[in-house]
Amino acid sequence: MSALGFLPATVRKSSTTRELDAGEILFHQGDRALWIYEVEHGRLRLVRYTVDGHPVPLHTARAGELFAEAALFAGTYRCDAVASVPSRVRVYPKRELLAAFRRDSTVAERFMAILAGQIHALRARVQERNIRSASARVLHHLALNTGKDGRTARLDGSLVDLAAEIGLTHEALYRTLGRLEKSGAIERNGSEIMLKKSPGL
Amino acid sequence: MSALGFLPATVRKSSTTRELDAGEILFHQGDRALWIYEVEHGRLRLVRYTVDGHPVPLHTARAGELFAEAALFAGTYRCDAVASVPSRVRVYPKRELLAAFRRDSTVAERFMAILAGQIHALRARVQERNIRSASARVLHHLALNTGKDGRTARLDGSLVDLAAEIGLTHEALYRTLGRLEKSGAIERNGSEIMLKKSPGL
DNA sequence: CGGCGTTTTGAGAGAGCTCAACATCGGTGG
DNA sequence: CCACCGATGTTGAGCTCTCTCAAAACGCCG
Repeated sequence: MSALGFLPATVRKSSTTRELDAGEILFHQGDRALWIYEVEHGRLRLVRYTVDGHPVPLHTARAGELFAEAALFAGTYRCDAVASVPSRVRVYPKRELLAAFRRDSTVAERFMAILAGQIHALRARVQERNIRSASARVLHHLALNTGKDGRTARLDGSLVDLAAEIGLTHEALYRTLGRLEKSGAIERNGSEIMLKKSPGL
Repeated sequence: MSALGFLPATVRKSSTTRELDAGEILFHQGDRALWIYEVEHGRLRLVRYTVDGHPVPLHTARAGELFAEAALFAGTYRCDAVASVPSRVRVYPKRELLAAFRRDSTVAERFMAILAGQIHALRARVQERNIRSASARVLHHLALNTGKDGRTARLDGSLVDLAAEIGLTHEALYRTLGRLEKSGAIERNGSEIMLKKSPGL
């Protein structure tokens, strides 16, 4: 179930979980970085504060996501982590992880692979945000999220969630999907969307 | 000079460089993944093709950037890499890198630290792109790129480059900077921008 | 001097956001 | 069993903001 499921039993057993209420703070900027985390459910905002105390949002970590990985290689956290909604996180002690990496290089490599995969996904997302047109952006997203046939994308959450993920309002997303379907570019079927003939992206 | 400067001499010596003309292809989707790359100068587009042959841009790698790191853990490349302009890349043989990781876990850890840092930067960039308002986006970017004083950001390239980096047209950026300066939110001084009193971001 | 890239300002249009109303569905409690 | 409520899905109308296209001043370098 966890993205870190490959970890040896010794490390996995050293992990714990922590429940957070909405608004509860997991760690503060400047705290000693002793753990990294994975969101089991809920949502956490990572926020940095400027010298004059203004918040600068860095990221929102969602279910299934690993975060504060940079803490592995830094002494202190560089931002605050606050639960946006009631959440549960899995807590991995940094020492144990690093020890496991040293003990077995294949563990280190798998972890690197996870990081490399995240980089890939994030780059694609940045690229996606460069696309202004709602329809082109939606098609880009769908094209990158097709299943094995390379044509069909399955929606796992609501359209509201999808809209947030690709950076559109849900109204704009509804309208865009409607227009794309009417024009024959896609076909909807419950939670599945099939790309018919993708026009120039 | 290289982001991978920490690598042991044996690995560094095993790296080579390759010059690319504009439009020249570095690797193809499906090619065996034997190398990872670093852009020394120029710009490369990473593009994936859908089943019906339409290009889906994944990323644009710029000077100083490491790319195709995922190749370390995959058998084949998952996209094409094409030079947008005449470019030079440094070529690291995957085998040598992986061997170095296994030989010395501190090398592996430094590489992980680089990956983790990239993830951080990319997440911040995604977050930044979620901001619609040009002025808020500019302030967000400046706040995350201040020097040690936490107030002053130094521009390394032209404003045209900055505009592309934060996803605005250069005209919009000029106007926004002008307005911010007039309103007293920032102060410009050649290539330095000082944040005066950051309003709510 | 004559280009070329950067910086700057202007006017207009289009696209997505905002606000608003409404239908639908599933769960909850009286 | 039904009324109510919240989340999801959908559509409409107007507005704002950035993009686009255009033009021009500026500095730099050959």
